[in-house]
Amino acid sequence: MTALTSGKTRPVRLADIAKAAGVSHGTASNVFARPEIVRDEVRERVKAAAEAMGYAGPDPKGRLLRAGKVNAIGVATAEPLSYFFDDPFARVMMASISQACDATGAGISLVSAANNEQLAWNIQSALVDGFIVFCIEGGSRLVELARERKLPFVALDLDSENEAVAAIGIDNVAGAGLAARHLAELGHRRFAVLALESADAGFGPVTQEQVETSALYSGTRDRLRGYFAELSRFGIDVSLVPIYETLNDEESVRAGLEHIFALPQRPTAILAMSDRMALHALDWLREHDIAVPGDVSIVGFDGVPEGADSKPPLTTVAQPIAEMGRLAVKAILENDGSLNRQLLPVNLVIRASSGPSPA
Amino acid sequence: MTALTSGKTRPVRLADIAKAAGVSHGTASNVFARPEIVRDEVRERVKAAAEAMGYAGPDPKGRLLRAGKVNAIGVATAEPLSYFFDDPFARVMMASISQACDATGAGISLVSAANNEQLAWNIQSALVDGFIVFCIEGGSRLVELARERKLPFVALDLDSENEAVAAIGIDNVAGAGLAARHLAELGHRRFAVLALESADAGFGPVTQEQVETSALYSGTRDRLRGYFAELSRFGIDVSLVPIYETLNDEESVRAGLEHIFALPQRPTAILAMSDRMALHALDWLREHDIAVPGDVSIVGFDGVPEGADSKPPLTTVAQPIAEMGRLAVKAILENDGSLNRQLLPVNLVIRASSGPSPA
DNA sequence: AAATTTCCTTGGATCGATTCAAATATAGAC
DNA sequence: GTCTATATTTGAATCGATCCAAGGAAATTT
Repeated sequence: MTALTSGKTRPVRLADIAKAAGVSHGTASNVFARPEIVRDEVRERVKAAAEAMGYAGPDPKGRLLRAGKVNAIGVATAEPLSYFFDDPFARVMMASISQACDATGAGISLVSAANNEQLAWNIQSALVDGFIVFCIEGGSRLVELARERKLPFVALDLDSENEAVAAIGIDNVAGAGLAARHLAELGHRRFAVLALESADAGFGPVTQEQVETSALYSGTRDRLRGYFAELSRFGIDVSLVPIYETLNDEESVRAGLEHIFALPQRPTAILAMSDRMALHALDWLREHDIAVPGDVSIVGFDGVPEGADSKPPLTTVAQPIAEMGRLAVKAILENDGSLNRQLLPVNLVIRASSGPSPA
Repeated sequence: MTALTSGKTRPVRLADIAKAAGVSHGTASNVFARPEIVRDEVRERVKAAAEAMGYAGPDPKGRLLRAGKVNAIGVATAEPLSYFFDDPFARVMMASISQACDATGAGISLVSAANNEQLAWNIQSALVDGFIVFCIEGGSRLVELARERKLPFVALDLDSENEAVAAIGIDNVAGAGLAARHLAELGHRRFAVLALESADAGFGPVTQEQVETSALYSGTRDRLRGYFAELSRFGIDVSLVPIYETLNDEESVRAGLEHIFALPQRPTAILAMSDRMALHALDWLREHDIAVPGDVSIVGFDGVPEGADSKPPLTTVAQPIAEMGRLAVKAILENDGSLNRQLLPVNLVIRASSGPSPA
């Protein structure tokens, strides 16, 4: 092939092979899809032609249109793509989704976007058979977009508001209650809360009043409710409990702790809405020579594996992450059109980050 | 829609909308793809029809065939899918690939398979614009399959054997040399090697002879060569250095250490071919009250973040993982048909897991 | 030798969109 | 009222395969 004759070479199609081998395109297709029904001699001829012309085999793009099934599940998030590999909770969840996909031979497509327009387009044009939506935050928009595709889909971390959305989630109120009761029973009376983001994606201290009025994400709100319901039961005035909202990253957790420990009444117990926050908090406390659980007890939320190896190991409210991943994949692959809403139980894992109140 | 009339409802196509709105399918297509060129009145009519019929927007499956571009990069491995989320090295690499993809708006498709047949099919039918191949092990088969797709592709961890394969890798020989020299300069003379898998995917002790003859994966072989070349320079008889091949998991690393430390001559220095192995080794050594680096020094390979937080922090040969990920994505997206082979430099990160020989 | 059965092969229809040259409608100029 | 320029719309062609009813050839039965 010289520079003169080549130019931009048009890719070889199945039809080209068929013509070269002197058979119909139907037969050529059979050679690749069901070789056993083609006569030996013909099959070899077609294969030889394919080989000679550098044909890579039937293009999945063409097959897809006819077949309809992509054989891949889309996992969508409003965070950057690297969230799937950076965040401890996401990682464990993805590992369990992976296992379920492996078992059925389905692939995984990661869908995300930096900005909102891009996100919409990415969701609209994703080649998948269904979506699993991570709605850690910014969930509603994402759920909306995914639903518009009219593909099987299921939200993880369910928004209890919207009953019409298929979702697999946990009982946030009950889980938070377990954490709060555990600490209260250990004698703690001065609490602080490290909260996840609310809808307006800011961070900083939050007043009780704001909690009532602002549009918190339902997960955040439910956990807060769970904490407070239980604390009230122990006679604690929850209106005095400082709440600091973080971005679930190291920087804002540190800022939160600076704030909390600068208050006149230092807490002896911290309720963190994620293990990630709790682990960052552990680092900060160690650096500030605040003993855990000697001076301060802390309870996380999620049950990520890192919590078992931290110093000290983290007491936490464990979500059944593996179960959730498995159920989510099942809901997509075995979608029967019915609305799948499941609320899974959580359980308190008591480790060394919580102990009796020093007071 | 009653049960009698509905049956299995055929999904609505763009053509159905066009007919309902009384326009051609060309115009209907424009309403979604380039709304600005359609007269307002017509556009609204079409949109209304779409709304009324529950049309989810143009199906990407159809568009794909015409457009040709999927806008997604396939990342392939011979390991189970969960490898991407479990393995520390893979995670860091994926995070950097993610960032590069986010920057260009490309999606990521994870491709893998439990068994070999499935793998072939998954690679052949993946809807992607190109492949990044993780060839940690079983690499050659994977590379072969990916090449057959005739899509842009690049191998990570290059097989120096095959000069015809586009690859981004590191200088394994030089990197291993750095590790070996570092320990030798600290006075160590009794070494042991924790090696990665060879081609036959077994594990256990390996003799010097086997090393010469067996089909080791080139990465493993090159690292071994690098270690030995440098050790020889210090007058160490490398034929006496025990080599234990692991599966890069906790179990086989522990088995390896049991084996190595049961030998008459205990080593004072361990060369591990991955940080993952080194970190598992650190756990084992601590449990057996063998001080690091007091009794035994250990140097890993990869430079994963976990190595900075281990007890003690791990001395390691750091790969430029972020750079590799970025280059790999660039190689796929800006593929110009040229063969892209890059050998990146590594650097030794000295931390607390290596110290002077106790002897 | 005709009839029947079995095995392969053919070619048109289809999957769901996009594209673009040609046709038509509309507006503005004279 | 005709002509030109501009704005819209049309519909055939295309993307690359799979599916399947129908037809033809070879093998077997009667």
